[in-house]
Amino acid sequence: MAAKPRSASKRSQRTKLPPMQEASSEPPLSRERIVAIAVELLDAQGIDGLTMRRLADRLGSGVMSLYWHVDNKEDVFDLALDSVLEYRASPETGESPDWRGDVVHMLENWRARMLRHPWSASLLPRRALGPNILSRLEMLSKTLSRAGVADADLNAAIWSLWNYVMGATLTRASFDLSEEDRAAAQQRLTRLSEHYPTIERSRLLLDNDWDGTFRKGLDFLLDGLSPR
Amino acid sequence: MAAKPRSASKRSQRTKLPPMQEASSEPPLSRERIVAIAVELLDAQGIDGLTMRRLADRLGSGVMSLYWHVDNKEDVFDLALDSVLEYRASPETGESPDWRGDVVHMLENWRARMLRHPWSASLLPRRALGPNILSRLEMLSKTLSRAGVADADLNAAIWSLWNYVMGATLTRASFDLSEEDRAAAQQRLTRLSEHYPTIERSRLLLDNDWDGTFRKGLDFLLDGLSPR
DNA sequence: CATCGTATGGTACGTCGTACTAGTCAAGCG
DNA sequence: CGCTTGACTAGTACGACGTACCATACGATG
Repeated sequence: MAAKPRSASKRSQRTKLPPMQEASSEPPLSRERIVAIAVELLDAQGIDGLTMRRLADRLGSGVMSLYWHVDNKEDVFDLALDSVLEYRASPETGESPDWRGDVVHMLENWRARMLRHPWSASLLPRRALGPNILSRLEMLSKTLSRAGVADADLNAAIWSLWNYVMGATLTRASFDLSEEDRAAAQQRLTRLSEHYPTIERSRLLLDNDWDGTFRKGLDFLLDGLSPR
Repeated sequence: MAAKPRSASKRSQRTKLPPMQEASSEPPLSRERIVAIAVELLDAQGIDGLTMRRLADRLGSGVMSLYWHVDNKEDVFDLALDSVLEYRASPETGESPDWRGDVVHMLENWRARMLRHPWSASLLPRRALGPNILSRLEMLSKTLSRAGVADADLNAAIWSLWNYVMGATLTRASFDLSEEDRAAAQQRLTRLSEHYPTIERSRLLLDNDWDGTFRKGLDFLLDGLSPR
């Protein structure tokens, strides 16, 4: 019951940072450096590869020093995730007549960023919405509204697109494992082909054209969304 | 590089089970009992609430006894997940003229089942496809094909629906947290309303009609998918 | 009786997140 | 100058985890 304080960690506000820099040794710890290395670790070793000890090692610091800058490990995950989802909309996005192109561009960028850091896909659903995610939703909302989607349909439209991108990215990130896994999957499927004749025939699980499939499905959805 | 054997665990094939039952004490361990209790634990305590020690406690057994029936903890997750996604298609599903109704029914059942066990949503993307998932995909495939979706579009159509359901369920499962979280989110959003005017205005994050939104988005998608 | 496959569980190891505590160092102040 | 204070670093230690290894028990079979 007790409300978690979700404390904003007690690190300094960095009001002034004196120009003193130690020449060759490690730079001082900072939230930014911690997050950057955390992302590196996650990219290289996956979600279980990130441990506070390893993180400290890479940073050349003691483990407990991290906790000055960061509340706990969950905090590291949150920060790493949001840092990966940055989005700078091109300035003319607000005005372009090609709303559909704008939407597709943003969503494909979103997907691409997450796939570049596959751990982010499986992390996102468990985390709060960071500022970068919110600003993407804001952009979606504005664009769709401008395109003429009825107010009553707007939220459903946004969520549909969000859901689609989430699902597609998650699926892609988890399917695209190793060669051995892929081989094992194929073998298992053909062994079971009697039970699943239709998906076996259409080679559903072996289709490698992820990008094309993503785009095609997105077009289906946008077709359905377009104001008539 | 070494291929994980993914060993089919060494538990007995249960060719004969002798009728000897110990009257009042614990029934013997079995894969089924382990999975059932694991699901109970996951439902009650969430994903981190499942530990091998707790599982053994609830089963009245020693921790290491579990490992006779189960390869490791990952195996428990896989089994628990698949056990939750069972689907018995009604027999007439293959023939009904209302293909759209059939699809909606199956997908809503899928979503409902996952929401009844919210951990399953965040687990699924990281796991292999169990038989119950495959049979749902098979049903989808057959129905869409019968409905006239072109072969070239079939896989994209299936994945679109899959992606949509995955995304929607994951989002719903992770958003629907506690009261305090909901309150905190609302507060945070209004504080930031200057940055996100559109989604603030449409109350995107406060909309509670999950079921309706799901259905509406699904209709959008099916509109786009329907053969013209 | 001896042997063997099935099944159980105790002990112990290495790893994890992090609470607690003590330390260093620079800036500010008398 | 010495003293205090606050920002920051880090060692030690604790409890919990997954599970390898090993010893055991029991019914069936020889």
